[in-house]
Amino acid sequence: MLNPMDPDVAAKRIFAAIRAIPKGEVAGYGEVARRAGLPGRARLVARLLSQNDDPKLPWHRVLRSDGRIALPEGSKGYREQCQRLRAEGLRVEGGRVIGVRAAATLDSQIWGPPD
DNA sequence: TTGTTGACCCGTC
DNA sequence: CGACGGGCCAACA
Repeated sequence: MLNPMDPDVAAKRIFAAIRAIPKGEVAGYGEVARRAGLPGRARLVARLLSQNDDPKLPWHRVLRSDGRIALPEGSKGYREQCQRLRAEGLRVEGGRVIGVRAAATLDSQIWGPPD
């Protein structure tokens, strides 16, 4: 009964989850969905971002679960995302963010990254 | 109504 | 690393 949530509410929670990502950190689409109370709805997050128009939304902190930038390499959005991430002190190499890994699983959020 | 298409994810091999 | 299959789901043709 948690899952089939009203689209508006879902969108609201997803945007809130994205806004909650601290500056200089990143999160995966699936992770954002989980934090929004919508496990398994990564694609919904992606779709909302593609439609997003809010300039205050830190959309650039949202990456794929493997730490890569989701946008097609070379696209305008791709370049802007790289730029914004670097502006926050992150290292981006080959379309991938180095040094900060997006917690892909709940385990890694609880137990921390494997040493 | 069925078929495709995405800024996706994950387990398995 | 990569490929494959399955899940997820709103929008559109």
